[in-house]
Amino acid sequence: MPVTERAYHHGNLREALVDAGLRLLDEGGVEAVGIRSAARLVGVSHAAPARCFPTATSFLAAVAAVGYGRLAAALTEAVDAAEDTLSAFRAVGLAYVGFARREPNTFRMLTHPSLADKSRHPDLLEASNRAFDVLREAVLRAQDDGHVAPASPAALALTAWSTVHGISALIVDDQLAAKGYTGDPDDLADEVLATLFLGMRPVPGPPA
Amino acid sequence: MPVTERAYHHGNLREALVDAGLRLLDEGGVEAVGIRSAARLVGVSHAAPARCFPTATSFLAAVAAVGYGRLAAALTEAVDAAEDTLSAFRAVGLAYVGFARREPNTFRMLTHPSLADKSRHPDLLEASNRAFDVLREAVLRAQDDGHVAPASPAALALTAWSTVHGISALIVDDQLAAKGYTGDPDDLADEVLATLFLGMRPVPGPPA
DNA sequence: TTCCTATGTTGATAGTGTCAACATAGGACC
DNA sequence: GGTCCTATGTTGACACTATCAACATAGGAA
Repeated sequence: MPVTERAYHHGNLREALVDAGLRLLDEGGVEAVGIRSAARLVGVSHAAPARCFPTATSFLAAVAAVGYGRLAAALTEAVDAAEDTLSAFRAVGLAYVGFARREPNTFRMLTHPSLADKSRHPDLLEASNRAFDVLREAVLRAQDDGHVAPASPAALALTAWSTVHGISALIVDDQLAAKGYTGDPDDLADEVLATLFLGMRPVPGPPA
Repeated sequence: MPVTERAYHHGNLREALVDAGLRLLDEGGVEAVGIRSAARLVGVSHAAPARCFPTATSFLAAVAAVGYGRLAAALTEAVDAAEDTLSAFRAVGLAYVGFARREPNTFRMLTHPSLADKSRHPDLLEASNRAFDVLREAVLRAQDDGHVAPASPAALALTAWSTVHGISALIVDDQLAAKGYTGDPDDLADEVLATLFLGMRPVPGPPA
């Protein structure tokens, strides 16, 4: 028997269940991910997940934590690919929206109402904070280079996060046309980010 | 028998169920609202709601629509109380955040993942649009008075909506401290809105 | 007065999460 | 080297949910 599979008596059941949860999420949306379905997919009894995940929401939290990890990776990649701190700041915003559009179900899982109280799920909180840190540090570096006003970095980062999250939510739920915007979602993301950057600029008015 | 109660054979069962749903929402959060619980609360059989709401999510949609109505009312009230168009624009942003803080469960219901596809729930879509329109028109009026850049109103309104929604989501889920902001949520809302207004200003840089 | 439809009821089915009791494999310890 | 002991998983049950089909009935239409 191969050691890589069916070795659930050795601790990789949790990982296998999370993988199954991600597949369920991808295929059937947030509603489709449950411990019994995941157990069925893994090929284990319906009560086995209870050992790894004492409650159903703790399972959701584990799946969402992976989602935040993917988001953090996407943001990090965008920052690393940028040439200067200002374009990095811009890139991280676009990467956030791009991630939401690429993985809408994952994006929705991140704000699942059952996971609203993140203090109950330390791993999820940490994964969320790690993704946020990528954006926060991009703001900090742009601030160091004088591209962003010398205000509280925490507030600025929260502003940026709020903006990109909000516009992503609208785009993912197809609310643009209903709200009177008929153009390309990417163009809107550009416009929204431009407004954001304008508001975060250091001085009241640079030359042009 | 009083005509106001127990007259469910005459068409007000739907309303009674929605009321029950709102109570369930308020007391037990988004997870607590279901058709069977609502039926129990109203004092009707478990399958009665099926006549008014063919599916469970259609019931959620009806409850959420009332939530959007409340939101629209709060925004309208804020706009009406303002003295000029610029302060009205500011007031509507603060009112959005204030509503989210006052009714966190209602706020979460508005973005419930089951309701992501609003095209399936015309009433919900309309209620959502109505709330958005209050903010959109506030932007338009501020633009007419020269307080906002002459860009696409739809894009500007979506930017503002995104920002206030994003910051509300973070505040409601108690994510401020975890994200490095230790101050008062209201102060943060002020800061975020200030940045938003700065970015939406008409010219690159007014005097001060 | 006689239907007919709108509105609820009853009962059944399939799915979910959670708990308690039981089985067992593998390492720990003497 | 043999004996427990614990971690891991199974089985079965319970309560809850949504959804469907079959049935009942009240009130208006013809």
